[in-house]
Amino acid sequence: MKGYGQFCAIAQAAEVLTERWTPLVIRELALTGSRRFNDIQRGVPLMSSSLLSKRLRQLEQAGIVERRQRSDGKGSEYHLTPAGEELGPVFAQIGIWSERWLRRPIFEEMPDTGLLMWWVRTTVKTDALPTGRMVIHFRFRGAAAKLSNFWLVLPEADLCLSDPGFGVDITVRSDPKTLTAVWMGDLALAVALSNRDIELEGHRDLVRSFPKWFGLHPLFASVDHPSSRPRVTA
Amino acid sequence: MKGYGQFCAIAQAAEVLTERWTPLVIRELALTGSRRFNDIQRGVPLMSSSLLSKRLRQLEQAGIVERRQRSDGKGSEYHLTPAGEELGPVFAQIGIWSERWLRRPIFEEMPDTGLLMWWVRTTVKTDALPTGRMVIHFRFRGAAAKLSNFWLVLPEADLCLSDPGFGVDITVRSDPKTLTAVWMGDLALAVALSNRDIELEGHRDLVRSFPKWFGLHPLFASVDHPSSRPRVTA
DNA sequence: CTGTATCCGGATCGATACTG
DNA sequence: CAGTATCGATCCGGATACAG
Repeated sequence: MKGYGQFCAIAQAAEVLTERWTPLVIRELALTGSRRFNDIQRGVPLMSSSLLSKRLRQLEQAGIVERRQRSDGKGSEYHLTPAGEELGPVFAQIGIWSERWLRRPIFEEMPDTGLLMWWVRTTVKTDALPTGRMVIHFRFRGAAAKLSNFWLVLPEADLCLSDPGFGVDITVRSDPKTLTAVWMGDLALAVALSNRDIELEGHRDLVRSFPKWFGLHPLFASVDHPSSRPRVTA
Repeated sequence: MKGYGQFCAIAQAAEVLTERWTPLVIRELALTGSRRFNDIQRGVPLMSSSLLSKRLRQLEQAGIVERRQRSDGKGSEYHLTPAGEELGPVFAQIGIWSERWLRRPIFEEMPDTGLLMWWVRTTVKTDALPTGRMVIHFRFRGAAAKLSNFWLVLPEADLCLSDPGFGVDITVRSDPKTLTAVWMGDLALAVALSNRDIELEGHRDLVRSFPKWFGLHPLFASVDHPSSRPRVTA
């Protein structure tokens, strides 16, 4: 049997929204704002292309996603329909609930720095930086070689895996757990800096203003945790 | 691989909330208010006991459900923890979204009258009825024999599959689709009554006040549908 | 009544290879 | 680059039987 065989609205929503990976695909579309196939896939790197393709077709079928042929020839863009747009607040609420009650603090397993960078890319506050091009070099201690160095080029928000060659304005050095914990709000930035778990090197002004322009997770970092389940700030 | 391997709050919520049947179990606990194993199962009649048992243990493990030994000997009660309580609004929002954009009108497949009655049981407005015991007999045309007759005893809200023997105050006769459609808000009660798709027989006052005391779905029947997807009131 | 253990079939997913 | 086809292993869930 495929669905649930119930006329209840929640049951029918579950048939569409709860298949494997589907919630994360919707997150990419509704909360991160990705539109291209490969951009979506960067947000769900462990998902195979074939399954992503299938899920996008299913979401199209369900009236949540609309596929548009791109004008410049190859490939498509995946846009949310009005129904899909209204899923944004729904998934935000799920995330907030999870942040309050469920989410494991990141100190246990090594987080994926590629994923972290892919999201950080969108949360750096460009308008708190000097105008003009800016290159931020992130170095992760103890990560796999391919996941140790990232260059973020602003204001384009281009994320590179090799030095783009424009020169580096500031280097941020950390281990994967610490920077992820800070970005998710599990660890106070001031603590990480004073412990030298995050080290900054570059123009004096950029270093000093780091807390201003390095944005945390816009939705979850400020979520209020219940006193029975405080944030771990170890 | 079991989970999603991401530190994202939504991904971790999905690991817990989106396994098969789990959303419906949460609906029973958070929105319908069932506490006993068999009551929960009446809300998800196609789910096997063994799987329900397993899911309840998983939800306990996740900190959403708390199992309490009943004082009167046999069995347990399943209560929501504070985390579980806060899922109520989340699932209500999912249901409202689904009602607006997704839910198929019930006219296609034969709805389960047992399920309908199990929910109607809780939405009849007892305080709009005369005080004292009241027996409502529901008769469904064209349903399977075991799903054709129900007696609802108020104010206890006991649902019986055979005549409890107190006498019947009012009989409601309909086909499964019509009564379900009315209860879900897909079909106006006045229309169904004037078409004689719902027939009432009993005390004159009870018949006349039927629209007052027969409550519709408290959350979904009044949801506003977008003009691009109006309610079918056929 | 209130669940729980086990076992087997089949859907589903992940890997791989491949095309416009 | 942007997907799609195929195929086999895995895991999940449904049925059945059974225990407290």
